[in-house]
This record gives sequence, structure tokens and C-alpha cells, in this order.
Amino acid sequence: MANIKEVAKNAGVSVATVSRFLNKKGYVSETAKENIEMAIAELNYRPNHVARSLSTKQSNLIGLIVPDITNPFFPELARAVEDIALSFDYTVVLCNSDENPEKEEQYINMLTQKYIAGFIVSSNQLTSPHYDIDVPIVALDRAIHPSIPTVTTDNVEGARIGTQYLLDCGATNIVCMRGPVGLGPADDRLKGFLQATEGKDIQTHIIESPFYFEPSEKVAEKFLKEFPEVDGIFASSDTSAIAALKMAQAMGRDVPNDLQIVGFDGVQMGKMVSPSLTTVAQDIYEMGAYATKMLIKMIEGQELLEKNINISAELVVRGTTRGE
Amino acid sequence: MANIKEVAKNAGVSVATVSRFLNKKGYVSETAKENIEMAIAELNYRPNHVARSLSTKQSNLIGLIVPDITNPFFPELARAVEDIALSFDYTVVLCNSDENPEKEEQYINMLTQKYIAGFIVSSNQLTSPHYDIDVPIVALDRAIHPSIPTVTTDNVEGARIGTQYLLDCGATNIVCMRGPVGLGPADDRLKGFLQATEGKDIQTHIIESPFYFEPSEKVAEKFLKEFPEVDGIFASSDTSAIAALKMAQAMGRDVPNDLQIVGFDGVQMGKMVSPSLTTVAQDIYEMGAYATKMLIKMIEGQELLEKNINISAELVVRGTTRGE
DNA sequence: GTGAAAGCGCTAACAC
DNA sequence: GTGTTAGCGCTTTCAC
Repeated sequence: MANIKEVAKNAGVSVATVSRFLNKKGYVSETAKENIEMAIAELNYRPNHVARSLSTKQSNLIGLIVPDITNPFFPELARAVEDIALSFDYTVVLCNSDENPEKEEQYINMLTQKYIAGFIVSSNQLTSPHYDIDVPIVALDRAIHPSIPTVTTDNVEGARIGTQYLLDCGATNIVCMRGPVGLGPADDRLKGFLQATEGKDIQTHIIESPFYFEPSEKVAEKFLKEFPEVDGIFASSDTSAIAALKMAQAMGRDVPNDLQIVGFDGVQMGKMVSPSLTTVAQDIYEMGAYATKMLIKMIEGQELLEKNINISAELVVRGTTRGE
Repeated sequence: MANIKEVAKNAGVSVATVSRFLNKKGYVSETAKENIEMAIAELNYRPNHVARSLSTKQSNLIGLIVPDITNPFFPELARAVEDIALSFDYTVVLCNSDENPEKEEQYINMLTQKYIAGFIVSSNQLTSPHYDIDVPIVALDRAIHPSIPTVTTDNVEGARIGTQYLLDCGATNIVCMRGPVGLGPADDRLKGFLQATEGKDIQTHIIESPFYFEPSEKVAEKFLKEFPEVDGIFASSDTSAIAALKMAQAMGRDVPNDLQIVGFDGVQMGKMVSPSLTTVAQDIYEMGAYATKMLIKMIEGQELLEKNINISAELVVRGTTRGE
């Protein structure tokens, strides 16, 4: 592979000029430009990122930290991040944290050694490891530190709308499968649920359930047995909602006729179950895309107009509700 | 951040000695070791990967090229790759190729500029871009070039077993939703289907269907209308199977009592639909893990014992079949 | 406008 | 066993 020196020689200029040309910094004459362009084409030259990084102490790597790419929420997010990153000539490094602060730290250390340009951090946990590094960070759906920009969904309002819809469809005895206590988005979604139900003449049950499939099934089984009169479920995540749907069907319940379900997330999978899932959909791709754009702005030293972006969630009516 | 020079000074040795210690190459005395260890701890030194890369023309980056991380098959694969990579101190870069050879090439070029250590390439397409680079590659479920090591599933045998099971369960009029013509794994799965059905006294239909949800739904709708007497479906992918399941249910068919379905892939989602999907499961995680281990061996200059690994697929009986 | 040269942090001869 | 030093390929200051 050719290097800058060869290009310079071939173009009859110095390496400094080639470098200036490459980085569009400083002046380089028209003739020099042409010669350099020709030399580059001829030698099929592509600048060495490693050498550049060493020199500038900067890279075009973005670290994407997610709990587990296997969770249906994160592939869509990762896709958005990668798309935007690529379009700005950044490369994304995938990190599965398992919500383990030590693992997160390990990644951060490893990547710091590579002059990583920034991180996009997403988690379902209220962890807060060594983010006192001087690398730009954008947090997704959790607040790490007041100084760290965040992209979130309007969880309270989304949950309120979703729950309200359940009521509008005639549910009178509903359970809220709330996510882990203490986890921001989960707490907010509960808040929305409460806003929608408070003061109404309906029965409510609040049950904690993790955002994973199997445990959600167990939780659903338990309460469907304990409260067979339940006719509506508002789940804090699509995964939980789908688990409840499956369990309800296995127990002989008819969804949506005798039990209605509304989820939260807007994961692709919601379209694939039957009946397909009515849900409060976050614009996952948009969140990822936005976060990445913010991060790149920060990396490139631009000021952020808004440090905290709140993207509204939208009710998507499908088959697990009866309609108003 | 401290550098090797400071460590050397602090430990009272030269940088060469520190470097030898770091890389466990050449000799370094016990006393020197101790001093260096102390200096490293004191300065919280971590070697600079970029400088190392520039010097060695090698990195610890692995490029994972998948068509689209959003396809349910790939997150599980990515997880395996990342887990193994991390355990060997490698970092994985995520690349969504969209099965577009030009995009693949773009990634390869970008990463070559970073001294990428190797690639794991997976695709549903029969593309073959510029893989004439001198970086190690392992291919997943497709043969790129005879010289490139591959990890595949035994698609023929898996499909044969899956189809046979459908027959054993009493299906007599079955359609094979085969994947794209010309795509290796899809062709092989059709072969297995034919092996199981040939010479038997049953009706078969062979229909082409992409490995995506919406188009698969359309395909399923069409043939379920055209051949209402069909009582069994063997789908070449779980995504297609799930699409067919959903469509069948929407059309009022009773799965598994009046229509049975067997998929292929073993994707997590199969457990979440109801009834849950009977499928020929590939050990996706194992495939990813194996491929990564092979790649790392190649990167580190070890000989591969086997260049072509074939991992057997296993029938997982769940709810879309009636049992024998 | 352009070039010479120092320096980014590390590795790897080679000499001692 | 250990140290000196010349690169690795690029950026950037400073002088011309």
C-alpha cells in the first residue's frame, strides 16, 4: 500500500502539501492539487488511519454500548447508529455490556487506548461507571450525569396514551406490567399508567416484571391465574407484552376479545405475533440516528443546540386491542 | 495518559525493556519486571494501541460483516462473535452490508486503513467483492472462495430431517417455501426437502420466498389461497415460517391441527410466537463462536486443523406441529 | 503556497 | 539481560 511519501514524490510536491490537500487545510495551488489527485489515483492511495490517529490523538471510531444486542430493541438502534456513523465516515464498535459496570469499564478502557472518538451508551440499568473520561458521550434513554446529553422517549406521556387507549377500548380491570423499580424509563412508564388510571372507576394491579421474555411469561402466568378477571394488560415493554400474549393464549384466553394488551417499544417483532401487538412505539431508528448525529457534532467540536432530546412515542393500534 | 517512556523512566529501565515486558518477548530480569509493574500501576499506564498498530501494522480489530443486524439471525451471531472476540482482547466493528457488494467493499477499504486484523463475513447473497486482500477471513454460511475457511450448517440434512418430521406428523400436501434461487444455503435446504419427499405418496409445491417477513407473508397468502388443501409448510427460514404462521392464522387456519409448519434457523423469536415454532435449529451462537475462534487462530498465525466446519442442525419440536 | 523536520507512542533490530 | 535508535505514516509548526 502506497503511503503519503510516495504520493508526494509522484506528484512532485512535499508530504506537507499532500497532507494539506488531504485535510483541506491551508493553501495548496491548483496545479499541485491536480498533480496530487493524479498521483493518488495512480497509486490507489488511501490514507493510513492509524498513523493519522497517532498524530492527531483522535480516531473515527464510535463505541456503541448496549446491554445485549440480542434484545430486540437494540439491533434497530445499532442499525441506525451504524447507518449515520457510516455516512459521516465513522466506524462503530459493538459492545455488549450485559448491564455490568465492570464490563462497561473494560470496554471504555480498551477503546480509550484506541483514541475512540465517542460513545453512545444505552442500558436498562442504573449503572454509572467511569464516565469521567474526556470523550464525548450521548446517553440513550437514561440519564447518566446532568452534563451528558441524552436522547429519550417521552415515557410518561407514551404510557399515559397507551393506557388511556386500553380504557377507551373498554378495559376495566387492568394490570400494569411495570419494568424494574428504580430504572428511569420503567418508573416513568408507570407514572403515565397511573396518570391515565387515577380517579377512574376501574380496577388496577401493578406488577413488576423484567424486560426479558421468559421471566415475563412467568409473571404473566402468575397474575393471570391470580386475577382471572383481568381484561387488560399494559406492559412496559413489547417483550413483556408478547410474553403475556403468548401465556394468555396458552391459558385459553382470547386476545383481544376477552383480554386486551398494549405494549411499549415498537419493536419489529410486534408485527410478527398474532394478533399483532398494539403498542406505544418509540421511533427507535430515529433515536439512534439522532443520538449519533449529536455525538458526531460533539466530536467535531460543534455546540449542541439542545442537550436533551425527547422524542415522542406514538400509539400504534394493531390486533391485541378491540378498537374504541 | 502516561506513555511507555514515562514508565521506563519511572522504573529505571529503557523503553525497550518495558516493551519486552509488555509483549512477553525476549528476556527481562525479575527485578526489572517488578519495577516495571510498579511503575505501570503507579502511573495507571495502558499501552497505546494506535502506536502499537502503526508499528506492527496489525490491530486487534475484527470486522463483522452482516447483511442487516436487524434480521433476527444476526444479533445472536454478533453476540457470539463479540463474546469470543472480547475474551481474546479483540474488538468488533459492526458492518451492515445490505448485501450490497459496493458497501462491503467500502467497509473493507475503510477497515484496511485501520490495519484490521480479520473479517467474519456473512451474507444471504452470492456476492463476491474484493476479497483478494491479504487479511484473514472466515465466511459464515456461504462459500466465497475455496481458499476461505467456512462455517456452515448442514443445510441439506437439516432440511431433510425437518421435512421428514412434517411427514411423520401426518402432513400429506406440503409446500416448501424455498429461499432465493442461487443462494447456497437456500438451494441446499431445498435439496433436503426433496430428499425427504421424493418417491413418497404426497403432494408437494415448491415456492420461492425471500428471507424477509413482509414478502413472505404475501407469498404465504397467495399459496394458501391457491392451494387451500395444503396441510404442511416447510419454510427455509424461521422468518418465512413465522410469516406463514401469522398469515395462516389470519386466514382462519388452525395451526397445528389443520396446518403444520416447520421452520429453519432456530431464531429466538420462534419461542415467542404462539403456537411456538417447530424448527430446524442451527446453533447460531456456536457458529459465531467457532468462526471467531478460527479467525483468531488465523490472525495469530496458527494452522487451522479444519478449514470447513459443518455444524449439524437439530430439530426442535414445539407447537406448530402435532407430534408423531 | 510550500517544504523541512519534529513528534505522536510504540516495536524491533542491533549493539553491548 | 538491557539500552540505543531507526522507523511505522501522518500532522503541524515554522521558516522561506
